Amino acid sequence: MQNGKLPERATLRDVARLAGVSEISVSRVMRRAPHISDALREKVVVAANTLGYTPNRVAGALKTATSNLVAVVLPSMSNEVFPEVLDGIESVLSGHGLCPVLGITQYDSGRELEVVRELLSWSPVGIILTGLDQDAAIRRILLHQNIPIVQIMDVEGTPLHAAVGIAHGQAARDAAELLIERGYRKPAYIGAWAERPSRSRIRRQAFEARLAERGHPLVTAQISAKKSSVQTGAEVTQALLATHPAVDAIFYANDDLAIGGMFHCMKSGLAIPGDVGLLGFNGISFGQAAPIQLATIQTPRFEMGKRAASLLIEKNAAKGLIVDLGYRISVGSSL
Amino acid sequence: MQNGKLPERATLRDVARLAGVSEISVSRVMRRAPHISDALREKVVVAANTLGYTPNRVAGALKTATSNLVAVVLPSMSNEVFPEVLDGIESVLSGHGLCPVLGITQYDSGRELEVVRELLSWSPVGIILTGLDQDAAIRRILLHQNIPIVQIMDVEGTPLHAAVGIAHGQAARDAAELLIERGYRKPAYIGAWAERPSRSRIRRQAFEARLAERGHPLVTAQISAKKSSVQTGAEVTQALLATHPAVDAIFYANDDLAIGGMFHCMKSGLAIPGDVGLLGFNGISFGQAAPIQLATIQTPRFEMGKRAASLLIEKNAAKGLIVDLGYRISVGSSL
DNA sequence: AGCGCTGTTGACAACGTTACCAATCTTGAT
DNA sequence: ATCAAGATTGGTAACGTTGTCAACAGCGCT
Repeated sequence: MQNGKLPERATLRDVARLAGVSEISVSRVMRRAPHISDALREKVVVAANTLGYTPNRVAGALKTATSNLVAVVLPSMSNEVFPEVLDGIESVLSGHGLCPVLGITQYDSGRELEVVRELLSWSPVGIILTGLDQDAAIRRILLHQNIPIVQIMDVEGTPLHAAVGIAHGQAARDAAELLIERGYRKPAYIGAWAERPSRSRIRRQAFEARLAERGHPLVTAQISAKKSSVQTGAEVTQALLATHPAVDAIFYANDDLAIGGMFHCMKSGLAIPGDVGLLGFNGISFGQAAPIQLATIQTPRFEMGKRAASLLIEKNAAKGLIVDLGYRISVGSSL
Repeated sequence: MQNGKLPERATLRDVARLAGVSEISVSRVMRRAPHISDALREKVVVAANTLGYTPNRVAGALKTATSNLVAVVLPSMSNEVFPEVLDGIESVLSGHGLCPVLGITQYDSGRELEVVRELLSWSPVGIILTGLDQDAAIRRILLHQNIPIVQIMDVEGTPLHAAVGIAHGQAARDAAELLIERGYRKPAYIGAWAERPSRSRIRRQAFEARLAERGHPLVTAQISAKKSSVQTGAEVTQALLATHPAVDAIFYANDDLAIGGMFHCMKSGLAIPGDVGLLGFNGISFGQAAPIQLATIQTPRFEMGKRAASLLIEKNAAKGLIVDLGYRISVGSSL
């Protein structure tokens, strides 16, 4: 597959020697700098190809003190939300020759610190983080770097530089209003994974507070310790309805759980929305295409990634900006 | 947010001066090298903290000619498959202090070449690519680097170094056998996105070939130009059943499409599997939790990422190894 | 011929770090 | 007290690239 002695990776010097030109000329050809004669370019290109030369951006980045890397810190890759955000980020970055370097925190702020350190050590041109609630230690480090910082998901708080997201508390209050408006009087809430994403806790609390204000307090909130999944949603819904048969509507922390709830109802012959109304959060495609279209709060996840990356690139915009992308309540047919 | 004059990022030299020690000592403390007195360490840590020093790995990588970056080239982030693979990759890398640098090709081999160039220029310690069918130009460049290469998803072919995946052709032949065994005689196939992922084309062809061998040839294959989604699955299924009412079973390119088919049948009152049997591919959680459990071919996506990353790390193993992780046929209740 | 252009090429130093070697200081055994 | 072995610290030179400046050719003009 490969002969025993692996050839060292070719450098600018190797190419220069083979082409019979100076190193700097090779560098210029590689970077498509102006003022290069066709003859020189040709010689260099041939030499580079025969050696299989790949520029060493590590050296280049050291010299120029810039890179084409963007640090992206996400809490998880195992639900639909963050891959979509990342997709949005990547779609913009790739158009500008930038590469995302990824760090996953698993919702652990200790790991987040490590990950941020790690990523910053690569001199990224900017960093995208999730949420507004980083530890003081992380904030300190971030502000010592000289790069734009964009925090995504949330806008209810104070960003380090810029923030792109939605108002989760407001969304949850709207959810409460919607249920009451539709005549529901015994609302419940279902969450999962011990509310690891702090934004889901904020939503639950805002939901609960508004319901209380409107005189129809939350009947029960069941927060599973398991990770969010359709399966978990089905299980928790079953348990909740068994212990609280009076419940007439359930607001879920996300659509995965809500669809699980829907599947449970379908299996056990409960009418949606006749027996129980279901309201999800996020607006994933499964919910919208389901036989009973799931009522949900649509969040612009791909767009969020795109805007975050765009803000990072127009560096001037990256200071003190808060971009609230808003959400769209889709009433569906499950309410 | 930041005073007008941004402070330059602190270097080893700054820390050394402030701490009153040599640069190399600071370097050693930062790298937790052995033979450092507590007194020295203390001085350095204090100085580093007051300056908010972050090591510059770009310089370190240049000197040591190694990095902690792993190039990961994926075709897409917009279905469930690749985020899960990436999750698996990341779970292993993070345990070894390595960071994934991401490139998305959008199934475009021109972009793949660019992306590979880009990523390789950062001197990653290894590279993970999708599929075994890279262009000759890409293969040439890859083999000129001196790093382990792991190709994921597919094992039916010749890897550059190592491959981790499943046998797609075999899986599709098994699917054909399953349908016939269960008594289906008018099988159809539904795909999407113009079969951009070449693996889905391989599956269709193998499926078709085996059906023909068994004397029950494919009735029709409908390949939508749209991206795979539940919605697309529903639409194409409707169209297919309208024009080919005799079809008694459908094999889908993936579970998203299959669930769309399931939803369509539920809405339009078709019995599953009475009127039509459905067979998906991948085994995503929605299908397994659905009211009618989707029959599917379970693929180990997370595991694939894990194994790929592991192979990369144990460099000696990365030459010429083919790891077939296999699949599991889950008959569900949709057949 | 001499002048100032523009276009093209090269020499050299530097980016921030670490490998290598040398220097110094301890420690404990003789 | 002396010496060897080890622990701890520092000086210097790279890693591969690019910014800066300088050099030189060819051109048209006076």
